[in-house]
Amino acid sequence: MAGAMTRYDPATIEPKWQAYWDEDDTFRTPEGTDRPKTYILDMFPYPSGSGLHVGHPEGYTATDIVARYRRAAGFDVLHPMGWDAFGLPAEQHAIVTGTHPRDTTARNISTFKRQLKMLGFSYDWAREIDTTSPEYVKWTQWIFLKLFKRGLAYQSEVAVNWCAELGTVLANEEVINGLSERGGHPVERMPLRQWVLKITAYADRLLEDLGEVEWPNSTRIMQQEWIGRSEGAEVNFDVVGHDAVIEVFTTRPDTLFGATFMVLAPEHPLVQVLTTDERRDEVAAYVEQAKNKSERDRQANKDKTGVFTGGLAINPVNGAEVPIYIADYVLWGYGTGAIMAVPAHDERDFEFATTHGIPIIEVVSQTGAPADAPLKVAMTEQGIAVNSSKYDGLRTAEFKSRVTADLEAAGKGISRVEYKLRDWVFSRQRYWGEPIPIYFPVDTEGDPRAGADYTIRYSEPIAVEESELPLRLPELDDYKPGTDPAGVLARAEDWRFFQKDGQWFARETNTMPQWAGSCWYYLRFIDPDNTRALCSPDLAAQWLPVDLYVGGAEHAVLHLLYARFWHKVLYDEGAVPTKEPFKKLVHQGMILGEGGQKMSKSRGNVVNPDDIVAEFGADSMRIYEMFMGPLEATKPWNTSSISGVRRFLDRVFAVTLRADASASPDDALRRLQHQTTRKVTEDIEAMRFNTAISAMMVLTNDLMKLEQVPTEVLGVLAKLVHPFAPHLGEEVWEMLGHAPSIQAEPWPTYDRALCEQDEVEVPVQINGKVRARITLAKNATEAQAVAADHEAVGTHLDGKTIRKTIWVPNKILNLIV
RNA sequence: GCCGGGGUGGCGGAAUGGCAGACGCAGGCGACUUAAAAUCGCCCGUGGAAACACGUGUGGGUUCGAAUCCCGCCCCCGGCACCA
Repeated sequence: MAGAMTRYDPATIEPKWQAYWDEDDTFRTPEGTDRPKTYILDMFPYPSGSGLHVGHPEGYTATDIVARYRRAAGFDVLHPMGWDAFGLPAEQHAIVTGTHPRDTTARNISTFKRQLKMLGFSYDWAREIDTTSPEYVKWTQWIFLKLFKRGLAYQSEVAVNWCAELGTVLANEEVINGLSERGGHPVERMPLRQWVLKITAYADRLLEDLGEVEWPNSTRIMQQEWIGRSEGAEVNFDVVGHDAVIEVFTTRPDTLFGATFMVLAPEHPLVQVLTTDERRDEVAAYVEQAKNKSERDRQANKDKTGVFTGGLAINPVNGAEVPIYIADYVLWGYGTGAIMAVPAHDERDFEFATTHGIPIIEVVSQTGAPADAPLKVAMTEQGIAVNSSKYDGLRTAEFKSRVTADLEAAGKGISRVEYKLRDWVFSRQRYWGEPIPIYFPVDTEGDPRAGADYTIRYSEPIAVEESELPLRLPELDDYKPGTDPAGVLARAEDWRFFQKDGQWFARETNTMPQWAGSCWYYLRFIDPDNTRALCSPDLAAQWLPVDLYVGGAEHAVLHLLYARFWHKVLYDEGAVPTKEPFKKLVHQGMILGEGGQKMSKSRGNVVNPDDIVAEFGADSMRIYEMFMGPLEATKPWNTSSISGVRRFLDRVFAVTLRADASASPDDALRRLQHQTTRKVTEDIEAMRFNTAISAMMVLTNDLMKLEQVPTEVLGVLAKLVHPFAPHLGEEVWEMLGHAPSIQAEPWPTYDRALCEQDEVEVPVQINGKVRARITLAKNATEAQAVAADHEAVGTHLDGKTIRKTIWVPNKILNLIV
């Protein structure tokens, strides 16, 4: 071996330790011990063609620090990584270049893996998973079959978000302001046969169990609002002259006496029935116009348009006849698609009534007496009933329960709960996704592959046998989306059609959305090679739930809601032992470009981790990202600041070269060692990495000033710094004469008593202004403090009388004069 | 509009009722060097020669004492957006 290095050179030591860790299997997940466990998980990446950007390592470094710390602190740690590798970009690349998405994906994965290894993350690579591998797809399909058999996966002819540009439908969650979340292409509504997952059946549990997770409050609120539970009543209005009933959903049945009109969504089937002949043309025109309006137009224009149908409904509480309108501000997808309109107490109804000259009747007031003047705006608060016959004087809550009970007794209504959450449209018309393992009988006279006419009996779906999983994708020459809403796979006729016992069948040609693989990957990491089950129940019981899950806030509703849903289904299935998958969740903040703008190729401000590692080293990159500010905060990148953390690492190396085994720390250094250990330990636990690094800088700067640097303190510094800068940590540990790996060393402990100073400097305030400082023994009494203050404050007290003395031990002495 | 988060030196940030600005960047001065870089040391909120005064978006309040707690307002970021 060459002579000891005299200079910190990350380009040499980083590959050296990475090779050591690989060779040594340092981060292999322990099995069968009786130590406590921790499961620390990153949101796994989509391996894009452009490789890692600096946002990825932010969260990954944070979890790596916690993982390395927990191992040292005596935990068995599961810290895996894998690839969410189905998805649009690889398929779009295939459309343009003809390269099979499998090849693109494999290449991108190898780039990502090289970059992650370069950064020294302590993943157990033996558990690496790829959502596109047949072994993984098998279990994704297996879960789909469980959903299907439980009636939670069904087909529906639904008005879906069709994106012609992408040639596929999108989930509501993937449509933002009428444009696709990916790519920003226009999205239109059209009815298509789709596979839908009944997530609404789990709405209440998804809501309730938010109470048992340690998640950011904002994320829990977002999920709550997305689920959007509201309690109210369904009320039935008879229609004059027809044997029809309009059902409405309302959260304010106490305002029934103020209902002066009804509104149906334009799509409501009763529209055709109750429209009078003289109104028919106008109504038909409105319905047509509403149908052609895109989501986007609807959002841009919130005017309360609508037309009278000519029909009248009977208010069940007072027999009043009220006109029935149609208007697009009533949504067909929510509640019953019809409302009772109470303009006095609902802003939208107020606006509609005002523009259409409909009466406004006040039925709730703050005082219990009707207002003197007509209402100028809707009064949406709760209050006391007026103009409501026998219910007058009741408070809102009391009124609601009484009138709902009365309606129920009369067979005119029932209490009901509604959700904003819709069932999850689960099919995509893409190639690069998991095939849905379903097939259908086909009626045909010949061979459909040879062009015979055929009819697919979609109403009779048949599950593929579990033993036949995985159902693999066919090979295609052309990945272009067609106009055929059956999807790209419909063109693979040899794959699609098959014969069994003389009967022809057709496979489902839709594939699953990208969310499918990420809904359960955290389970596969627990038992990645199991061929009999997605994960052994024993191992699931051992490792679940995920103790720490770190990823971007952009997944606050989509991925995190879908994964919770699948987890609960698997819980019901007995496959997992916990109700919730992710106990503690943290979102790392976004890293902006140098100018404070979002990083993007078009702005040209993207920072490439390869360049940073080449110039400063992986450890500097890691520490810099943690030192920028609080993990959760959005913060701008600043390359010149990295030189500061690089200097810190240089000094850790330099000061280690001066290790002196014969030196022992004085009281002050001993105290600082214990204070730093405490600070770093507490800060890692609380994920305050920026202040932990600051504390280690203080200790290092102090050590630099010493004539003799005690080896013992350097050992503690090495242990503290190693989760943050693991390569340097290993290197200095070795320089101090120890055998690797420092990861095997126990985490340093601290003694609270040794953290305390014997003497404290206490500021003396006069009327709240600091005028002097006095040095006192720790825990000095007020009398001692007052005795000490006089000489210190000097002339500030001349000619004044002390009226009051405030003494906070070890903190402050404040004299009021 | 509603919900959530935030506003502190030239910059990133620290301090969650007790000395505002830890730590770092940038900047200044000095040492070393033939010189430069690197490194090391010192200075670095504003005004002021100093004493001192002022200072955490803004206006009030509570308190002996407020960046921190309470009320009103302004601005920035994220989410939702006719859900009856």
